[in-house]
Amino acid sequence: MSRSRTTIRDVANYAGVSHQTVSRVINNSNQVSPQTRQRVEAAIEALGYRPNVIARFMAKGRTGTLVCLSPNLTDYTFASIIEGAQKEAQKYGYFLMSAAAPDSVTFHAFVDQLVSSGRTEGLMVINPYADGRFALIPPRFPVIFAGSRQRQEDPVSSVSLDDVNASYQATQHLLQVGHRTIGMITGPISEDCTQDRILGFQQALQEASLAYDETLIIQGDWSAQSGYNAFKQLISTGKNIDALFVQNDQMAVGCLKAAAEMKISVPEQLSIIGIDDIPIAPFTTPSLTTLHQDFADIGATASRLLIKTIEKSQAEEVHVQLSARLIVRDSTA
Amino acid sequence: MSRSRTTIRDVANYAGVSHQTVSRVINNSNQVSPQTRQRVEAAIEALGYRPNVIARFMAKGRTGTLVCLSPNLTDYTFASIIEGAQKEAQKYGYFLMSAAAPDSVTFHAFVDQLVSSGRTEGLMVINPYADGRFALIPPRFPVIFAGSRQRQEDPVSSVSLDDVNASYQATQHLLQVGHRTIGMITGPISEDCTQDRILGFQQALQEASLAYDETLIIQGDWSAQSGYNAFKQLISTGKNIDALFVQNDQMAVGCLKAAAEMKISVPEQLSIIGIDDIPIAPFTTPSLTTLHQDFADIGATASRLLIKTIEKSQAEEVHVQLSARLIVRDSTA
DNA sequence: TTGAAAGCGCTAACAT
DNA sequence: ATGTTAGCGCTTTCAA
Repeated sequence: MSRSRTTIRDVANYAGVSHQTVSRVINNSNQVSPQTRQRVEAAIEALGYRPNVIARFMAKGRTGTLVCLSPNLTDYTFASIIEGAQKEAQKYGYFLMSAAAPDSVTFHAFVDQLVSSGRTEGLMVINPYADGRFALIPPRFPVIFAGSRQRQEDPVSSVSLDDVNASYQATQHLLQVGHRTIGMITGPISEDCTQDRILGFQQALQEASLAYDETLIIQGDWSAQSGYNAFKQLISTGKNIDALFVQNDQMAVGCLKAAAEMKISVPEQLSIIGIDDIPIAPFTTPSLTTLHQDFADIGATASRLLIKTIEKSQAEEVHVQLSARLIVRDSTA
Repeated sequence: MSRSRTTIRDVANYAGVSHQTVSRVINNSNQVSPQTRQRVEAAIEALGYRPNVIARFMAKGRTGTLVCLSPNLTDYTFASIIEGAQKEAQKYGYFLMSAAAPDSVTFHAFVDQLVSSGRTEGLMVINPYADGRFALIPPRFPVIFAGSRQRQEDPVSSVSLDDVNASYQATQHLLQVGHRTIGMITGPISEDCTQDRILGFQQALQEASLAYDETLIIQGDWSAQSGYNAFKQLISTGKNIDALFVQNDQMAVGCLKAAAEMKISVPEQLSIIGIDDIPIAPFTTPSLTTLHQDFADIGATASRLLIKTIEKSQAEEVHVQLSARLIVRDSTA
C-alpha cells in the first residue's frame, strides 16, 4: 500500500512547469496556453494524478462538508430525511455526513468532533429539542432543523411537516367517514410535534362541534410497541371509540396488532389512521390509511436552506412547512 | 458570522510561546514544563481555541475518515450496518461517513469524490456486486464488504451473515414443525446471498430426504411488493405447499398481506418464515417467525477489520460469517 | 524544555 | 501565459 499519492508537484515536474500551472489546469483557468494545458493533462494522465479534495478546501479555508446529527440512522423517517438532504447537498458541491446521536452526551461529542473542530461548515439537526441538546450547539454557527419546527425563542431556520394541518386532515377524514367518538394516541407530550398534532385534532373536532375528550387520549413514544400498549390500555378503559387517530405509522402498526389480538376488526368496528406513510403501510392488514410525508423533500429543502445560510451569511430565519397528503387505504371506513 | 477561527498561533501569541509549544500541549507531549503548559492552557481557555481536526490529519498525511457506500440509507438492514460500523469506527478514532449509491454511476461518482480524491482511508461496501460496481474500486485500496461475502476471485475481506446456515436453520424449523412441501421465495438469483440461501434450503431438504422442487421456487427482489406478487403467483399455480420460506422479512410481510387477502390463514393453512428480524416482525399479524441477524455487529466487525487493514497494511483477507438466531413467533406452526 | 524551519497538498496574490 | 512567494492550520524534524 504505497501511501504516497501523486501530488500537484509531481505533475509539475513531469510536465516541466510550475505547480501553479498545474493548479490552473485542474481549476480550468483560461490563463493557460493550449500547449501547456495539453502537456499538463498528459502528465496528469500518465501519473494518474487525482487532486486532493481536502487540501483544496483547506487552502480555501473551507471544508465543503455539512453534518446531520440524528437520534439514529435506522428510523425510516430520519434516514429518508438524511438521504434527501445528502442528495441535494451534493448538487451544491457539498458533502453531507450523518451521525447517530442517541443521547445528549453523544450529541455533545459529535458537536465537538465535527463542528467545533472545524470539520464542517453547517449543521443539520433532527430532533433538536430531545434532551436539551439544542443548547449544545455553538452560538452563531450555521444550523438548521430538519423535521422539527423551531421554538419561538430560538433564532434557527427549520423545515418540517405542517403538523397541525396534517393532523387536521387526518381527523377530518375520520369525521367525513362518519365517526364521532375519536380517540388519539400521541407521541411524547413534551415534543412540539405532538402538541401541534393535538392542536390540529382539536381544531377539526371543534369545527365539527365535537368535544375534546381527554380520556380518549393516550401517550406513546412513537414506537410500535408503545402503540400496541397504548391501544390495549385505551380499549381496556371501556370507552366506546369508533375511530382512532394515531400520531405516527409505527404506533399505528402496533395498534393494528393489538386490535387483531383483541378481535376488534378494523375498520368495521374501529377505523385507524396514522401519519408518515412508511413503506410497509400498504402491507399491513388491513392496509393503513395515513398521511404521506415527503421526507426526502424535507431533507433537500433543509440542505438548500443551510447552504444558503452558509454562503450568504443569511441572517434572517426561514421556517418551511411542508404539507401532508392523505392516502386512503383500508384501515378507515 | 466571523469565519476566522482561533488558531494555534493566536494561542501562541496570547501565551507568549511558539506555536509549536501549543501544539505540544494539545498533543499532551510531556516535554512541556508545567508552568508553560498551564499558561498555554489558560490561553486556550481564554480564546476558546479548538484544534482543527482536518489540518491536524492533513499534516500527518491522513484523514481519519472511512466511507461506507450503500445502495441506500433507508433500508433498515443497511442503516443498521452503517450505524454499527460508525459507532465502532468512532472507538478507533475514525469517522465513518455513509453515502447512498443506488446505481453504478452514482457509485463511481462517490468513489471518485470520496476515495480517489484522498478524502478517505478506507472503503466499506454494502452490495458490492450490484451492477458490477466492485470493478470501480481502485485496486489496492483498503476495502471491506459488509453484509455480503466476497467472491472467490476477489481479494477482499468481508463480513456477512452465514447465509447457508441461516437458511438451513429456517428450513429445519419448518421441517421440525412437520411440514414436507415447502415453497421458497428468493431474492434476485444473481445475488450470492440468494444462492447461498438456496443452498441451505437444499441442504436441509436433502437431510430430510425430501426432493427439491423447482416449481415451488419463485424469485423476488427483496421488496414487500415483490413478496406479495410472488406469493400470489405461487399460490395461483395450484401447488399445495404447507410452508413457505421467504428469503427476507420484507418479502415475508408482503406474503402475509397476500395470504390475508387470499383468505389463507397463517400458520393454520400455511407456515411462513423469513430472515432478518426487522423491527416490525413482532407486530405483523400473525407475528413473523424469522432468523435474527445482528446487523450492527456486522457493521462493527467490518469497521474493525477495515481499520486493521489500513493500519497494519494487512495483506491477507479475512471472511467473517456471523450466525443467525431463530426467533419463533406466530407465523409458523 | 523550547523554538525555528520545513512541509502536508493545495490556492491566492503578486510578480514577470 | 507562467512562475514565485505566501499561507491555510497543523505536525515533524532538527537545533539550541
